[in-house]
Amino acid sequence: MGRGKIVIRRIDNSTSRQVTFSKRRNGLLKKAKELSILCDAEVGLVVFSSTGRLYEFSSTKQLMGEELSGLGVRDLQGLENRLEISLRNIRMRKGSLIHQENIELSRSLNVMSQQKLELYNKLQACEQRGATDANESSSTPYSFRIIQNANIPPSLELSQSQQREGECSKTAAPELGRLHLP
Amino acid sequence: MGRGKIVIRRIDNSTSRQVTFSKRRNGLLKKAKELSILCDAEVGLVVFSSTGRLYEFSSTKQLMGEELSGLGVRDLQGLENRLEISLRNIRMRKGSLIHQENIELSRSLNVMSQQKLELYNKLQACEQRGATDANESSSTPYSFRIIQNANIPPSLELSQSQQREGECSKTAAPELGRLHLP
DNA sequence: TTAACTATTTATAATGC
DNA sequence: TGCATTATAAATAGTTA
Repeated sequence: MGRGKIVIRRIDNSTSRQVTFSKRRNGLLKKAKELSILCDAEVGLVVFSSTGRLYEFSSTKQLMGEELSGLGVRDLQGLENRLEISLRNIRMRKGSLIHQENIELSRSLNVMSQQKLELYNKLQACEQRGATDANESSSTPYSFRIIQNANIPPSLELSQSQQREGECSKTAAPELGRLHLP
Repeated sequence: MGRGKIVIRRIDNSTSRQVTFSKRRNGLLKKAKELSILCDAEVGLVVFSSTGRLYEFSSTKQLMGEELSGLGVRDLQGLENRLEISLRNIRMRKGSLIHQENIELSRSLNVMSQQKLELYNKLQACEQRGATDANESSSTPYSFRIIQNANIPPSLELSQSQQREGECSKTAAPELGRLHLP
């Protein structure tokens, strides 16, 4: 398919490998799409470059719960869902801002927790000392749960959450910055 | 690519659609494979025929060394892992969970702030009462603001962040749990 | 049907800019 | 470091066995 014939084996030259990747990737994506259209088939294609960049295609057909042989339907639905999300992830390029934000929020939370702990301990100690009314002040009524510390989902490397129109993920975050303690 | 040119639209004739499906599917699979080999890329391809039959290709590579002779079966790992990530994203329904996570983290922070403030106030009050050492304990160096008084986040169920090998996302969280006050 | 067979179109390797 | 061009390989639409 080109000036010369080639054998199918890893291309050693990094540059031309990159070039070929780009060309063939596009070709593959195109053909995947054509297949899905021409033949009314569900096609999901995912390609990771060796540098980790993700490219994908997914046919997204709305099978309105019609007569598709039962067996396939569920799977198809599953595939669809998956591919759809992947698609979204693609749209958001790497290095999600939101992701970053998440990390920092997590850190803030940890810091806060620590501080709270210390305050709490101090309070305890203080109440201990001035063991005045053993009753009232110790009943700090808070009960809160943090199920799991938001640690960074590595997966995000491929997803950059899309702030859907209008929604701004930053509304809250900037303020949080102030929470960082000296 | 054939006797005649065609437009890319669903082939009406069921028979020829089937035939075309078969041909192109094979071509696509072949190309997917070639791409993965030539360019050292991870490629995952899934095709469902309209009758629900599944065909797929997945590159097998990477992770360990690179002397993969032929198609190392085990190295499906890399791709699998990545796809799994996508899968996870899918499981968290539409809309970026991460974004959601962010929002909830923010709320948590606010709640924490609130609680910290109150703890701090109590501490102050306590120290006031047992005005023993007016010096040391009152200098709680934290400065924080309460942006918004939100209520406790339902459950902060974060995206099932996949702990990458070893890394345990729970390390910090358990500590937080201990902060739960009676 | 299912499988070959071309005549063409399409993809792309090598090259050029 | 990329885009555009071109000669050629490869895929395949329509056809025939």
